[in-house]
Amino acid sequence: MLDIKKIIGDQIKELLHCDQVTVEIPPKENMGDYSVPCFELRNEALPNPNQVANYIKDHFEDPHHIIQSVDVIGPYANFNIDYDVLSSQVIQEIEEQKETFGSRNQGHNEALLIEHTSINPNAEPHIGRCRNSLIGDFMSNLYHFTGFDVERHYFINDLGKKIALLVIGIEKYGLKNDDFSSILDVYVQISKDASQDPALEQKSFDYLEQVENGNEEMIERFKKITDMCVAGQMKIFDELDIHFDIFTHESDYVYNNYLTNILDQLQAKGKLKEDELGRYYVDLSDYKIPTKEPVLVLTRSNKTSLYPIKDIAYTIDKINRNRKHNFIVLGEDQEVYMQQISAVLDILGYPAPELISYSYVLLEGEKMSTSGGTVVLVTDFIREVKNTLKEEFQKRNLTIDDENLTILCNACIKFTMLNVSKQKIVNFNLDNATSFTGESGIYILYNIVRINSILKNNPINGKEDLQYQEEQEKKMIKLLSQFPELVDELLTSCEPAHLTKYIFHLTQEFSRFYEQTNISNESNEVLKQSRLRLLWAVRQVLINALSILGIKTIEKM
RNA sequence: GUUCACGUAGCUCAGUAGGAUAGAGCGUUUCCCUCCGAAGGAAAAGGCCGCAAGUUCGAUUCUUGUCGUGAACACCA
Repeated sequence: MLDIKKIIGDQIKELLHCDQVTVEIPPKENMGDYSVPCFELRNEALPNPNQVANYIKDHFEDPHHIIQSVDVIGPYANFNIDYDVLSSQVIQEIEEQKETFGSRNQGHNEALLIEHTSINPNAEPHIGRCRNSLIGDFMSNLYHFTGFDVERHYFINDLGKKIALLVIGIEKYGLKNDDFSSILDVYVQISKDASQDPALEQKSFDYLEQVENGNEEMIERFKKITDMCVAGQMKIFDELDIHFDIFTHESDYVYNNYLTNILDQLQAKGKLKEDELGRYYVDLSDYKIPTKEPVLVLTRSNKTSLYPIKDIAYTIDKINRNRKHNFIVLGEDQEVYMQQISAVLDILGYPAPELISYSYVLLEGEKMSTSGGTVVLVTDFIREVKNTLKEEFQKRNLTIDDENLTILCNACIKFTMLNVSKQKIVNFNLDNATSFTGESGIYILYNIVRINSILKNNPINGKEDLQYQEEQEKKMIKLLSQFPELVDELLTSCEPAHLTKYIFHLTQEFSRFYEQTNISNESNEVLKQSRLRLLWAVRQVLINALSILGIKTIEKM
């Protein structure tokens, strides 16, 4: 695919012997398709930006013949595309490349490792935590789409204090059913007990110590319970169509001298210290980390391991597995922690994974927390969305099967959640999130269904000349031509909202076109075929873009 | 207190490697049901881009300050 911005930029660089040219999309349609502001291009011969613009107009030549003409408006040189050339090129390219259109195979099939989600086993995913999964899945899909060989990792924190408490809770209260929610009920109960009774906390430390000392029976109890929890979590992620390739247990690192090796290495570097309570910590005073004390504590007083040291062991494992493309998705609350981990890795001679960070999800202005009751669980949210969808279908006397209902529901959740920039806080409002009008997943899928219907009743035959005269057609073609650039940009910005906005924009242009222009009823066969092929291309690009968001489409509603 | 992020229409949010008259969706008002059905389209109203200085031909965008919101900062993970 031709990169039009690059073509224009390169030509002007050559023409004016400069090395920096800004090519942008002008604010209004009557200003052309692409535009170059000429202020910065002034030189001794052409001291006035308007003169520069005129010089460009008079001397610009495009070897690809995709630029039809150049207009000058004040200090701007505006470029008009030859849509006959562009449209046939874009449509043909989409027809040839199909589900790979948009990819420039940036990954060259290289392996890429990404860790995301990794929720504590004792917690059910809520909308806040879920943002990690959605962004992680988006990035994974993006890397896969652009030709990386992606491996999705999930770290199971099966050895924390909370898990120990859960083990104690099940010992105390038993388990009515083997399902996830019964386990969570027990956890809530035992947490309450623990806040009243300090002996329970001490007991949890004892249990952890037993595990780390290799008590087989205790190890087995921990493992059995956490595995049940993870199974419960994965059931929810399956529903969201989010999957993982490799699961690693925190406990895997306490048995085989992993942790003592790390302590020894830090000792050898002179960075391991022990405080008056007997805890081991790393001295990070050589690094600029905004914590009150420049330390990272690795063990409790009884020398059992804290999470960071196990995370370091795990991360080293990941780095050894893939040093070149190694990513982790974490909330902004973990940024300083990540700096600490990176510093320790640096001391040990390892690079840190690349951080993809995102902000919180607030529920009506409050942080979601399981204990505070300010939480929307993914399961509840899914149920809510599905109920609303069912009602809408009933109103129209339509039916929908479970499979399609799940696809629509996921489209709704994913589009809403990914439509906000990563670093921005999401103010989650259940009513807004379950609304299906305007910028929503339903709007997109609905329009694809319309395209399906037209294409089903009007076969595309032959590959005769394409002819586009309508403004709406040109808008869609231009957007289609920009998709590969956008995907490339996503690799650096990691910004899902750029993609959701593109998808919405393209869909909206189609919807206007659909309203204004005859397709099935067009009597001119060339125009009709051109339009059908355009719709086919629009649908293909929408499907490709949605697949990066992790959204599937449905045939009909 | 220190560090980081964010303040754009009534609400939810795009945009900005500095550029021409700042864009969507929801809500409000008014029109329009022909290919999947209004879960849609057209139009109108709605903005000192938090505030103040600075950098420059030009700042919503960069810098500094300030106010507001959120987050992190030693035996949680």
